[in-house]
Amino acid sequence: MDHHPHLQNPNPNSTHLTGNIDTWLDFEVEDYLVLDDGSEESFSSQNMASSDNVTGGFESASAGATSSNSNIKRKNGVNRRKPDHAGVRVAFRTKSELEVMDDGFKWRKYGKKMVKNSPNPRNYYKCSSGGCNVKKRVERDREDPSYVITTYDGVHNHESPCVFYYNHTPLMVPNGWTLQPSPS
DNA sequence: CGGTTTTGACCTGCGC
DNA sequence: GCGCAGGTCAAAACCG
Repeated sequence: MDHHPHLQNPNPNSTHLTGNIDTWLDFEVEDYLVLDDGSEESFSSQNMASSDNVTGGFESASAGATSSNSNIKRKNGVNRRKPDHAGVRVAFRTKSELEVMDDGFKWRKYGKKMVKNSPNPRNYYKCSSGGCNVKKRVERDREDPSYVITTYDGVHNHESPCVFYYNHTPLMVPNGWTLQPSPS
């Protein structure tokens, strides 16, 4: 559970990803954030909007909307608020015309919400792979609609179909990005 | 026909 | 305690 096929980018500089693969679209990773469990990620769009050089401008403070970890049951007995999310939360902003970027995983949309700080709706996705509890939020930057803010919540407990492809095509990984195939 | 998307309702946490 | 905002559920609609 230490290694997961998530992307890591040690280089805070803007990384330009060009579509070397069919599954990757042309977009620029303007900002990113990787936080381990315990750390609350807050993709403060307000703060981001107030600074142009958002590179490294992410706030690590707790988000006001972040819910505590507690077992809560719904009226029908369904558990809500898992005691702990999958562990890692990754947020990054990309310049893309398309809101949904194909990262190799299969996502199923389960919600859409209008958020206060943004005129654009926020979309909620779950990994459609069985047993995988990873979620992802996608919303457009309120200041720059050309940017898409994507937040991954959790870690896949399976490999992406693309990881297999990556192993045979290192060119897939842009400079500065590291792919960590799951040992499982 | 099975999987996905849409969409409104529901639930919870937080601030006042 | 109340209202608001965010997150999730689930039924219906949609699509390949």
